[in-house]
Amino acid sequence: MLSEKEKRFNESMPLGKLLGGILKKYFGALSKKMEHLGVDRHFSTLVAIDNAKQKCTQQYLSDLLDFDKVSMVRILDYLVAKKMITRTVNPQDRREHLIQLTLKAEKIMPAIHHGIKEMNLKALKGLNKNDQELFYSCLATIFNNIEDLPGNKVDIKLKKK
Amino acid sequence: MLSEKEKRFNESMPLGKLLGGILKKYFGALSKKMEHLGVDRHFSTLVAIDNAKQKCTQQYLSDLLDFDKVSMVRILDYLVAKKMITRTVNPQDRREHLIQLTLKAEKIMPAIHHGIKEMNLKALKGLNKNDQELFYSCLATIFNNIEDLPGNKVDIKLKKK
DNA sequence: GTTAACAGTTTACAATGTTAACTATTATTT
DNA sequence: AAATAATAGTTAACATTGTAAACTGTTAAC
Repeated sequence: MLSEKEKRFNESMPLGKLLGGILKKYFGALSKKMEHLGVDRHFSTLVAIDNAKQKCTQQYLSDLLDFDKVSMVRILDYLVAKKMITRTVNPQDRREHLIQLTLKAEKIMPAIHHGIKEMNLKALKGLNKNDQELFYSCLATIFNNIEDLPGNKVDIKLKKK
Repeated sequence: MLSEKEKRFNESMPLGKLLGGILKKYFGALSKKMEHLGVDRHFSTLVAIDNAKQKCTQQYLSDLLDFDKVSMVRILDYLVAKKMITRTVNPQDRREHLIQLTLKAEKIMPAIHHGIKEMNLKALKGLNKNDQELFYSCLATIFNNIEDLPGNKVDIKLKKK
């Protein structure tokens, strides 16, 4: 027989706790794994730029990656300094900056994707194909359910080195 | 026909991106919703203390919540200042501090749980009971798969006000 | 043509992880 | 029993990054 407290806990906590725990470990381990590529924890920004379906402005990236624009500027400054991206003014709209990967970055993209894929394999171990598909579709549903909540931007902060 | 780039992306990114996006919105919206309770973003620390099955030391909490011990000290300092918890030296082992909720905190726990439950309902809308159960069991599997990776502590940082 | 909106930048500040040094207490070794 | 090691927690200095506000330059709207 569960106490009132336990019932409360079981009804309310697991989602946030599990998601949080997974994400912390997931990004922490990935950052560590990709240390040698020299892009700090910003590999996912490179992936987003690499995969941009439309013109890749800073606005687009900060929306996609859920960073505020000030942080986005800093992250892109960092990636420019690392010679991983270029920032060029869009001639069609001179307010915008277009972000592109450099050749140097292009060269490490396969390693980044490989690292992510490997981590996903490890994370999903023991789940059969059906489970995995349902899991992803649940995630997508939840993502949409939550998307337009009046939430705030959040930063996932990782150990530096 | 997918390009090489698109194939790479589809194989590697969705897990991290979906998890990250969900978590940011989820905690952001919850923090906002609980602003009026006056515990900043640290409601989940209160839940952990409330639900502790064993003696609740700072070590126990920082392991459970994945905060490093320095941050844990700061968070508990904050909660003590807010008169939400008490810190007492454990007479059995005078190195340890036992953390307990105050009456003031006990009073707001139902509201906190209600807020979390409401958010979960919103997040899981459209998923039937079976899907939800499978989803939770997938999360638990992933959590275990990832748990002992050599990852780093991560902070979920939220907008202040 | 004037005003408003937008993209991006800069600055100052606040929150929090990291590292290292520290205190007090308990456990272990010899 | 005394010396040493390990543990729990604290403090201080520093780095990263979100927030807010003020700013520039450019484009859109009226």
